Amino acid sequence: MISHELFHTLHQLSRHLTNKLNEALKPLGIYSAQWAVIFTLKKRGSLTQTELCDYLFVEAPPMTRTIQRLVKQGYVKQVPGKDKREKHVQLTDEAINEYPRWEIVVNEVNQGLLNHFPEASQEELLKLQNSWLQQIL
Amino acid sequence: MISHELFHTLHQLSRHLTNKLNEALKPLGIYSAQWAVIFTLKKRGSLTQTELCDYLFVEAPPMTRTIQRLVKQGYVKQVPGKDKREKHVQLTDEAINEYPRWEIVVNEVNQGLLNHFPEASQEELLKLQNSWLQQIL
DNA sequence: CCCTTATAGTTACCTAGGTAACTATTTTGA
DNA sequence: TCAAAATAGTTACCTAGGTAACTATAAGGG
Repeated sequence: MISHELFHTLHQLSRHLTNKLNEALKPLGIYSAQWAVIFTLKKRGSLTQTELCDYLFVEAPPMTRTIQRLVKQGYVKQVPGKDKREKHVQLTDEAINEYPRWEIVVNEVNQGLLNHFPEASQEELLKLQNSWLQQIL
Repeated sequence: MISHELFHTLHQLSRHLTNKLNEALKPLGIYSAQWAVIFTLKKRGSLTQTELCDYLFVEAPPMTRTIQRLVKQGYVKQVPGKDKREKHVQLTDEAINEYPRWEIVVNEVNQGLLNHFPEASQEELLKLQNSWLQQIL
């Protein structure tokens, strides 16, 4: 009956990592959920909200809220598409300007969280997580 | 730069497992956070709220809320200790009666989530998670 | 063609968990 | 001893993410 401990530890890890990221992002005025959207848009370019939801495995309502906050802060704009139901979300110039600064902070946190955890273990962990996710999704 | 994917996958896994657990617990009228407290109290007996927080790595305010809901549902009671600041939390007879029924449901979910994921992988994953947690806590 | 169904997004409201500020006790140290 | 500091718990308010119910637009089938 290892399952309880497995789930518990996973949950703790996830919370701890999110907390650390939010703590580091605080002086920048953005939150972890916003960062996830920004990071995705930087990598993939313009996406509809549904595409963002699919990629980040998040339901539509929280995505709406996160995007609305980003719009209000001027980091993201919603461009209506040919299909009038869709909103194509993209980074503003301001966000693109700020991005390198944000990336440095995030990379520092990530490295701080990983630098005593061997790279081989990281890869093994990622492999196990992906394999588990595939099976239950 | 594996870190983004590692964190992202971990986060997804954690959310997915919690969602599945909540879905299964819904007909029983309890939520995953409540189950975590019940499970801990069953294993450890009477604990103060601070001890529960420490064990579950959760801050005091969410613990207060979870316990207040359990008290309202009659599954938990708060017994004042010698130190009048403390509240010793323990399961009621009703909770002890219901426990086996809850345990069956939870074990079924857990098994459903794990039955295509080899036991050796589970153990390896737990080992990696624990080792990482130790280093960043 | 038009009515039905499906899809994109929003709103309202729920749990989960975080910080800051507070109260009430207990512990400590000058 | 007793004032200051620490601790246990609560309250208020924030983000994160979930479901249900809704609106508006697009697609399909008779």
